Amino acid sequence: MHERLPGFRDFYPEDCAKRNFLFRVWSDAARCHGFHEYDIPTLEPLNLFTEKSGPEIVSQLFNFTDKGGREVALRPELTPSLARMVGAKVASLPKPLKWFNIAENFRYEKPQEGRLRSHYQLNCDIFGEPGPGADAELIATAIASIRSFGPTEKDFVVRLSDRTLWMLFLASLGHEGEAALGVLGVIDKLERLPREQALERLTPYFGDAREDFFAQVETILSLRDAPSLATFFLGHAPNADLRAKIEGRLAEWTTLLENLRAMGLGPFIRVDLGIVRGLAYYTGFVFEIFKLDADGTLSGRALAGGGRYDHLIGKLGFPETPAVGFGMGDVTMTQFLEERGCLPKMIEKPDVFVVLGGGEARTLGLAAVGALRSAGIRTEYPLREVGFGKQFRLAGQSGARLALIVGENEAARHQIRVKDLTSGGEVGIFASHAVEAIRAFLDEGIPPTDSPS
RNA sequence: GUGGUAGUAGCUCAGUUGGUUAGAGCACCGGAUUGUGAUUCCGGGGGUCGCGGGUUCAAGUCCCGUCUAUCACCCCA
Repeated sequence: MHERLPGFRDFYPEDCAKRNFLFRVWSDAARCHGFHEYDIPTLEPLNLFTEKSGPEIVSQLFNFTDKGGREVALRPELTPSLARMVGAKVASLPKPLKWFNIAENFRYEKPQEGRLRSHYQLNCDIFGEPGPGADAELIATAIASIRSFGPTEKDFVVRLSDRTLWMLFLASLGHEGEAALGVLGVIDKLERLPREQALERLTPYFGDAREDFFAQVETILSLRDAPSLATFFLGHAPNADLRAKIEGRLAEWTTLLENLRAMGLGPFIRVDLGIVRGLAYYTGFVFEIFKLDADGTLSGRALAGGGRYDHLIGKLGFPETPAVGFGMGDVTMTQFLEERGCLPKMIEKPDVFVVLGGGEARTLGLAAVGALRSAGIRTEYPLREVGFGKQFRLAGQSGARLALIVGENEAARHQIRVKDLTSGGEVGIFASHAVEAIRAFLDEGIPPTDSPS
């Protein structure tokens, strides 16, 4: 027996149908928002990833040396490859660029529920627009990528935050650069850390002032709208310079929220500065989407996450290009949609099932099968000769709308009997008109007949 | 990478203090059924009890290791 590699999945037809449905809806949502699809290689040079994330990343990659001696890795994410593509052509492409991709990503880490070694992800990114209009557009796309399946503002929420505001606030307390990023790292984990441990981790940055800082953070985490943000942060601006910067940033908040509200997305947005995203390269607005339980509480793993990363492309050696993007994984999304009853059972049904007699009748019946299929009608029939009773059972199980009966009686008269498997109605047609007649029956059905002959 | 829990048929599970040839339901296949389907009845295939070792007269059951799954850490690109 061969087992699958840990963290990888087989997709049986039913699973595959679900997955394709997911991809189709995602793809429609992205296109509908004006995004263009692109693609990148599955295998990339190892240093593409180590340059962005540091050498530690290797422990989490599927990497090996290829036969040409190159160090390579299966892509764990799209961003570096995307940065390469964008960086190479950004000067000559009309801005803004709005690109999306749905592809498999790999990471070598201990698999857990909702977190495998291979997963598919929808990625949408906008390049070349530094203003909050791009953030609004991206968040709108992320919302649509979930909402298109059926969930509403009662089922999920976008927690919207801002690393710029955090950095300005930390600057006002005298922390910048690495130290500020360190503090953000603690804030990122605050939801999962007991108070004591959180305070401990803040000690290197705030010493005895950690209690005061923690109290301020708790206040910040409770802010839920732009006016509250303004009141708090302007109230804590220590000088004119920072005050001006904070005012500027608050104006961008207002624009972002107004754009989203104008698109009817207000109910999906929750201002929540508790989200900072673990990654150091995020620069401005960041968000994560969480499912809501019936009582309105947040639960589980993030369904999607994203934000602005204005310096990443430049850092990778390409022209400085403002960018904002999000990713949404298939594993958590499928779980969520199933839980909310938004993934119907995908059963692939034929349109017609052809019941065949033996000998000459089978030959004529197969000719009809060929004609129907050429006309684009999904047609199924038994691959070997079996009894009529059995064939009708198969027809019923197949889920086909119509059964066509081509037995010896019909064959002798160049006829086909057509039975509506839903109503039980049955009529005879001439084989020469079969395709047109069956198209009509598929649309309109056949009324029940009292005494089928 | 660290620690907790679990693993019996395709699926859900039963299996007594260790004791004969490991069972059930569902699913699948065949028949009743060679001209009319979702019901019913009968039958069948399927298991190295995750894998390897140990204790024992005897192991699905106890012990050790290992793999896999899952949970909590680490991490989350």
